[in-house]
Amino acid sequence: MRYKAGLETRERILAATRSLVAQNGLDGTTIKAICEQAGVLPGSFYNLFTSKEQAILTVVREAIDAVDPDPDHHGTDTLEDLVSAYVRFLEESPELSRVYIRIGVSGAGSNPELTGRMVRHHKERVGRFAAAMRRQSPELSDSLAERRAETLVLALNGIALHRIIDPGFDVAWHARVLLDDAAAVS
Amino acid sequence: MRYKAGLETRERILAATRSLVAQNGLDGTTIKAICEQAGVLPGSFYNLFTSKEQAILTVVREAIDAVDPDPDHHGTDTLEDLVSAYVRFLEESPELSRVYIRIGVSGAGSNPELTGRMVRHHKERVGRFAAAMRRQSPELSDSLAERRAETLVLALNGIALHRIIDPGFDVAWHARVLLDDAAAVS
DNA sequence: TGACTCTTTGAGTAATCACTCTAATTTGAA
DNA sequence: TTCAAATTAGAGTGATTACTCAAAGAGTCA
Repeated sequence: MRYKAGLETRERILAATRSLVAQNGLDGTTIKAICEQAGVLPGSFYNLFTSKEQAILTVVREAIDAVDPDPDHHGTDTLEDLVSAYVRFLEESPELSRVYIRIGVSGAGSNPELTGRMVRHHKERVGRFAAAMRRQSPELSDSLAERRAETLVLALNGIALHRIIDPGFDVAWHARVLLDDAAAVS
Repeated sequence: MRYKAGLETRERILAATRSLVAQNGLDGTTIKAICEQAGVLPGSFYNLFTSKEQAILTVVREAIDAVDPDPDHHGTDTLEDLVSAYVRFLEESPELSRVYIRIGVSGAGSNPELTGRMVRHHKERVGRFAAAMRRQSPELSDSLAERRAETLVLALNGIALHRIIDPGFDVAWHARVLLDDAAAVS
């Protein structure tokens, strides 16, 4: 993938994947559908991506990065920023968050590389939450901040999971409750 | 399903489903595999169950009920009982918990009846947690107990989810942290 | 025994899916 | 202009899946 044509095709494929996932979920996002919508044949798809999963995870990753309040990791994000980025992702891309969890849950056990990536992603997130906490409350010990951060992130994940099952679930409100509780304990 | 033979067959099928799910996960639990292990043909399976999903959900439900600290709902269970039942389920039946979440996440949107059942199950659980909280701290208002209970259950779900992705995750320890935090806020 | 329902048989259906392979074509740097 | 590498074409593969159905067999009660 060094020629211009390839890059354009890649973008078309990603755009098709994005819209298909958003509209039809994971099951509606078949190679056939992606190729049709992108105006491409399977051979081209597999020239640019090694698997369907790769294309989908690329799309998910891009969407997560798109809401990052501090993409360059300057350490300027507050706890509230991080939580509301999380909430924004859930609200703006409900299908993507479902797909992310679905792939993770299905792949766990059978796909160690994917699992490793997800665990790393989790740890990174916890680290950023903990750093934001310490910036906000410098008297907090490292280990305590880490523990509270992990609890918070786990609870947010629980909210995300429930939101998938109950689309009417008020994510923002529950996230707010968590934030307030976290502040109250300090 | 009124004859003795049918009941026995049903048990054999459930036993086969149970062991297959525990050993091979959802993907390894095909109709073919269930029937082979149960010594039954597909026609018999579909005489007793309307779908593969039904058999699997039956098995999951039984496993959840098996750890219920107060099956008859006498209101004698404490918050700690409820949390440790949850933890026990996760630790004794890790594959079942994965399957439960997987089915819920996959089915959401496309299977309203299943979704409804899961939402109801969640609400029931929150209700029992809230009742246990009020029994323990009678000064708590109904609405506050409900709110705290829901936050706790959501966080537990987050722990369950993470445990699926990271098998080394210390469920019991994190559940303990949640319980202690809940007690501290009171 | 007769009659009715429940259970089992087991081959068969129909559809789907991610992915591959070879050859033809296009690209773009030298 | 040349030419190797990148890209595209697109039919084909192979394997799997949950589920069906009509008929034969067994259980239960009068």
